Amino acid sequence: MTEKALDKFYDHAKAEDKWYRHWEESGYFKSRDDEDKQNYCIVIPPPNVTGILHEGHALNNTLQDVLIRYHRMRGWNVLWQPGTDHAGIATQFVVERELLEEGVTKEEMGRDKFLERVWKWKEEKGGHILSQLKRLGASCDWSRERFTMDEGLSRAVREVFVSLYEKDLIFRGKYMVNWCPRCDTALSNLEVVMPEESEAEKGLLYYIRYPLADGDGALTVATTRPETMLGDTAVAVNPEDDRYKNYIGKKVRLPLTDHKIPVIADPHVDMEFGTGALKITPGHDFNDYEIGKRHGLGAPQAIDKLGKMTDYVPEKYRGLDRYDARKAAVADLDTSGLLEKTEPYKLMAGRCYRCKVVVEPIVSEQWFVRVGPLAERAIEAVRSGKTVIVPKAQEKEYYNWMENLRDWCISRQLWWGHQIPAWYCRDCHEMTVSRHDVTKCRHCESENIERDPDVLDTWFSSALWPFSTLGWPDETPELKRFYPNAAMVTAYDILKFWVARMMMMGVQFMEEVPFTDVYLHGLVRDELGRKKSKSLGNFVDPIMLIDEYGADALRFTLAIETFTGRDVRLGEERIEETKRFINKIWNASQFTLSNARDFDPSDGTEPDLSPADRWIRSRLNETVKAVHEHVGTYRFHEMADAIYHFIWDEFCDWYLEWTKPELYNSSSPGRKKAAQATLLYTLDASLKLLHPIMPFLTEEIYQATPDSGASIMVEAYPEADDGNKDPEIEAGMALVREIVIAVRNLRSENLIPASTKTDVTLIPDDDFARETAERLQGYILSPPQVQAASLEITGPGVSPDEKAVTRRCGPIQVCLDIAGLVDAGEEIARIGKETAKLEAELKKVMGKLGNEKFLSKAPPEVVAKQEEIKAELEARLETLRETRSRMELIRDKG
RNA sequence: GGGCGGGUAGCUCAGUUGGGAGAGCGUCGGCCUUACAAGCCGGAUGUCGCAGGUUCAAGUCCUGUCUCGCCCACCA
Repeated sequence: MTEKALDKFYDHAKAEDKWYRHWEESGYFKSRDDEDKQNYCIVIPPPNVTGILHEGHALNNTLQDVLIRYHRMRGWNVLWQPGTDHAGIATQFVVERELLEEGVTKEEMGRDKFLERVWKWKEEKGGHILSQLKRLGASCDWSRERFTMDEGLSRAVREVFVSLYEKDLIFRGKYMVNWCPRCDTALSNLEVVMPEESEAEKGLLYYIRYPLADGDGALTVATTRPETMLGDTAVAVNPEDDRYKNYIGKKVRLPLTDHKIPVIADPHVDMEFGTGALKITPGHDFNDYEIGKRHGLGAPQAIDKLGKMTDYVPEKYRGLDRYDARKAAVADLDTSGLLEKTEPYKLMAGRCYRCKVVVEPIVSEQWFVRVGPLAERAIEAVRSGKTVIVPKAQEKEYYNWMENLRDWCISRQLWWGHQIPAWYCRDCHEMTVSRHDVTKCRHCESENIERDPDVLDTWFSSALWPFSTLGWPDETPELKRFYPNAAMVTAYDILKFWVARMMMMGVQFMEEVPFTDVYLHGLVRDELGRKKSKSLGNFVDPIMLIDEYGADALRFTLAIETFTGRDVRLGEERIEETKRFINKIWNASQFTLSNARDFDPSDGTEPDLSPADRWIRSRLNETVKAVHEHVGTYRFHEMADAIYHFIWDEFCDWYLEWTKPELYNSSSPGRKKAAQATLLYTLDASLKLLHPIMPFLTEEIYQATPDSGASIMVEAYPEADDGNKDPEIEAGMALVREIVIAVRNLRSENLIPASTKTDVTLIPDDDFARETAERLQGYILSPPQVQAASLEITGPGVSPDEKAVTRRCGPIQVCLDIAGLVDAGEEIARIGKETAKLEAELKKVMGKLGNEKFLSKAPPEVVAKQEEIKAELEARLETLRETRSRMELIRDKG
């Protein structure tokens, strides 16, 4: 047998590098296609190609890897499909900035050159995040890496676009959209973000007088954006508003211009707000746009796409930036006495999610997806349970969102992205939408055509990710095998952006949901529960954490902090705790391996399982069951917790101690052999259980075990084996543990130094308890902190020595002879307190048992349980009283 | 304004169908016991936000209420 041993300390850096390379080179990450096996596929939420790993990615990918490794070890056909997203605005932004440093603008460069440049950037610097995922241990099938703009996926995008267009689910039209003047592009509603409360602008509410065109008087309107008045086409009042009824139908003179605009009545106007008169700017406000449409007002554009005043406004203001125009307008109103007053007002203006510039509603020609029909089917898919959202509470968010969807603006005035496959004819002005590039107008055959310069919203291609990555629109074997995906793992803040849209597209194009489960995890926060933000400076680079603590420590900490539906707190103390756990495992492994060095399964000795061996096997079996259950329900915290407590509390704290007598001076060769076998067996199973969460550590130790194979990651995951189940021995050992704890308690409470050995007497209530105690007595003496000089087990009915302190453990009374070692006064006080506590508990139980309704209506097993509790409490109280009287004896004698 | 989720030990939080209140950290006390002092053993601490209700039985279900947070929304 080859000599294998662990180093004194675990070197995570060395192990991570070594084993990741080993796994990758061995092809273990590659998906399998075994016909007999179940299929399990997760497609990675594609990180932006510009992305840098942050803690959210670390969490997201850890959880996915746990699921993937778990299912892979169970022998399923597993595919973790990796890839990156082209991230339209983000990527264009990065490259533009690079160009800016070189003193070139993208316009000077031209579209084609610019795109070449972006591709070059992507090849050289993009996708760095994928190598960071490898550091984390992610077991993606890297041979199948995809990019949202690679050839296959672009074809999918094209197919979907044209197909939706043909079904009239995509249309082009002039509508009001959010516009980012800095990025010079339309944005979808989701790309407009509200600033933090603290960052809200301290704006003003301006009260402006609009004089009546004929006659005296004026209407005063309130606005936060005085510059938009240059585009006003009406003033609206509520039809119910008595103050203004006379004004309806009249005209007012729009200050700063020579326009006369009507006063109209519209129920949208809130009588309580401001003056109750609302200026209407259909060109630059969503509500006003709707009102304008209702009243046929038109929507003049006063502000252009770059945020500057247009030719529509009086010459004086033309070309001014919207904020300069505001200043100018306010100044002019003030001098002409039309500015009645101003009030401070908190302004929550929407901003571009990318550059944080305040967006401007602009009317323009854009492409939209008609989401109504798509959403309907996507809602139904969740309602019917075809896709299950975990946690359940998020389903409501999903419905809420889906039922109130507006059409999705999918065109972006960018260069980087999937260019819209529509051509406009300069001759007949018809449009040609096509799966293949065209050179002629489909309607008049003219070659005088021009392609729509816009590209699609990045989320459009992301929405196809669950099937486009598998080869759709081709009918590939992968598509057949892995669609629908088994699970989608992502943070809940992405539900609307992405999950909802994947659902719509999946159901539409595959006639089948994209995934059967959606698991939504929380956001990563700092140890104080704060959001990660630049201003707080609480960002931590996960790679730095991996360098310092190891990938496994980070992964395990993230997993055990992942409570369903809640945000995850990641503080370094938590990782430190995990590091201690790793050290514990390492040391327990060293102990096991060094003590099993002379273990030879084929030496002819028949292993003789001790009660402790049977106990730990039974406990392991329970743990295995629990882990399977928890993985199946995405309870990552519980999964990690179950393994943690099994290894630390049961395997290390009890079982290892109990094996020592067998290992150091065994009673028989069979017993020693069984102990060694059980140690190895339990360690091996524990490592496998833990492997999905801590891949590197478990591989490192596994490789040092005597029967290690090529890799733990392709070993079979432990399955429950009820042959190991042993309720009888579990009950017996539970009693032993109680007795050991009782002895420790008695020693500790009576301040008996560890160097002082004491005599322990056990008084069983009946013969069965006596037999149990006798059979297992070796286990009572061996754990640390018991320090018994002798152990005597008497028969039932024996009275404790009058100088002993006692404690009851179920059917057994534990007595410790500590005459002369204990302060009787203190002991009596302690007993007094404990008696009071027990009496309170007993009273509660008695209350129940004395209640007729309880007795008649409660299930019998519950009544029996209460009887049991009552008997136990009474017995403990009796013991306490006896001890107390003995203590009084000692005190009085002393 | 609408929707959702929290309020349990000093701190951070578990608690899956209602049946004797838990973990980790911290704290206090005892231990260098031959895997581990990055460790071992033990103690203390809770009107489960508040008020009602359902039930034999409520941290758990219902109603109301206070409070913190998140998401959505067309109060200029």
